[in-house]
Amino acid sequence: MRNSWADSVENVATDNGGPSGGSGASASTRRSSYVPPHLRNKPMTAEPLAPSHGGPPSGNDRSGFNGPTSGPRWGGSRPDYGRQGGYGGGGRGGGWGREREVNPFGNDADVDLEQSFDQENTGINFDAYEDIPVETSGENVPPPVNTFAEIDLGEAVNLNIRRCKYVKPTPVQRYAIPISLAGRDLMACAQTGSGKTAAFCFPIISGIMRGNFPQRPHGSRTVFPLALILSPTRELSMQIHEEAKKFSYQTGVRVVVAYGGAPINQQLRELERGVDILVATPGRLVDLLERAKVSLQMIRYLALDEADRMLDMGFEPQIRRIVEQMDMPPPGERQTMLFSATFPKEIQRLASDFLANYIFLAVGRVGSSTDLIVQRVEFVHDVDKRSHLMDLLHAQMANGVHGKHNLTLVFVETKKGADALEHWLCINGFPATAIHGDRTQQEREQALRTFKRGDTPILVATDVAARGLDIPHVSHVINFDLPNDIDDYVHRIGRTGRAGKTGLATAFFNDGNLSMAKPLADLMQEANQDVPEWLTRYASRSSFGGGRNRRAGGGRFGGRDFRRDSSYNRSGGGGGGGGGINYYDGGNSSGGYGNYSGGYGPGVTSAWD
DNA sequence: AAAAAAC
Repeated sequence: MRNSWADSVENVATDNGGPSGGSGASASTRRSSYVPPHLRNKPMTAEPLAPSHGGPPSGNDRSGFNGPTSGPRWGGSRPDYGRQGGYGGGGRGGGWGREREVNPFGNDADVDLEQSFDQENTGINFDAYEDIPVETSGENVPPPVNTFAEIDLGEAVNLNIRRCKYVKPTPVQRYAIPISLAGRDLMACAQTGSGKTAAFCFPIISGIMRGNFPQRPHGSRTVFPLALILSPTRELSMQIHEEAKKFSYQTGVRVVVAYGGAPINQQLRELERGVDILVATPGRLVDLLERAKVSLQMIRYLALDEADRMLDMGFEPQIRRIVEQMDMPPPGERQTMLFSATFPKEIQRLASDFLANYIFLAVGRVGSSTDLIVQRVEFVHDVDKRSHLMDLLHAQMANGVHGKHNLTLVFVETKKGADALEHWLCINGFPATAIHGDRTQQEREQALRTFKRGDTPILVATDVAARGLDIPHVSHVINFDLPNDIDDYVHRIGRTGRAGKTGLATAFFNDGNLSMAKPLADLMQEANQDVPEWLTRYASRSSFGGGRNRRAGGGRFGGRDFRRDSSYNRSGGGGGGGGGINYYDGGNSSGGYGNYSGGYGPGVTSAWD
């Protein structure tokens, strides 16, 4: 059923073309008189804000710089949710509290909220989530939930969940949200696009809404976010920011993003208008910290996304600087969530240094190299790649599966190669654009925008776009140049088959990819894909099989909680207050892992194993 | 080897 490439693409076409929400009343007219549920039916009396838990005194930048209206930030009578004014009243509207919060859902946000959403509306194939294996370990792991209704996130967040049309929590959300709401640290092995962002955003937003935090210092231009989310690439930070804004709409929780390549002044202005959750790439954050524009002393929540990627990119010194050498509270005094696809020693060290008595969570892959993605490998010599690509694209157009909702993502190895291929596609009449690290941030964002909109339904990309980016409607990922690492391959093809939809991944293989023959063949085999006979021959012939590319074991789906290794030892040191390392003590795991041998060697385990 | 990320 899945043998035909055209069929696959066609399926994708129908799957992706789901109905898009209803039309209806303009939300803006409603919004002006809108009172969010968590403010309805509340007595006007103020529960006093608990005065300080030993944090810095005075001034809460949430309520602007007009002095301490420190009353309950969420139970007050103010229609602007406890905010007023803002720093430097010069800006339009004179401060955040008086500005209309941009509706991140578009115009129909409040439409149909009273209706129950059925799965057809979501476009998400939840059946794809049913069989995903999940394992947890650690002390007293909170039980998972099955529905959002079981989770007490507060009504404002619940409303946003419905606006997002989330019907039921994904596996990572089912486990991670209760863990996080219980105040526990978390080390999670899960992929972006499986609902990871919501999994760490919901508890953070909810916690900030409920929490009584000491007022934040003011009077300087330094801002004091309560939560920090770090991610490896600028685009990923932007994406997390956009999602977090949806989740926190009309909650009063303010999310700001900071990343390099963009003018810093605008980001500074955003920060000065108040920030509760800061989403950032490490480089720009270090810059902001050095300029004393941001202080981390009020951080209560820390989330590191794609942690292994950040280490790969050489961010460890900067991350350690941010987390350990600035003014951030130590483990135990903040809540930390670490997300990573793989668990080499470096990540384990990070976990033991950054987390306190954490719970380990491994969630099987959703859609990546599983049933939802049809993987094809074709033998194409380098010189033939362009014409072969053209054949694929022509075939797509002939099938009518080309355009707005059928985007094609083409991965190449080098930045120069990306530019060259983009140019070549364009002069051959294909609407293509390109994204890579040598383009300006403006160009990168523009490329992503026109791709998402379908104006340029072909995007040529380097690995900058390989991980985490959630672009709806990518129905075809083409590995024009195969990566040299099977994990990179898995991440790349994971750009399609998102949210339970099906996708197609085509790879061009030739003699330059010998080292990938075995891992690729193994991976495809595990995913029940058709492995071409010639590839099997290459795989069996290649003596390259060892090292970094050999995938550990078979049938394992997640990283292993290394605390179970009695061989693991570590002398105190780490971060104070947190109780340091806690060896696995029989939590509630179902077990079943093999021996972990650690490091970047053959024993590497990953979310995709 | 290449990619990413601060000015």
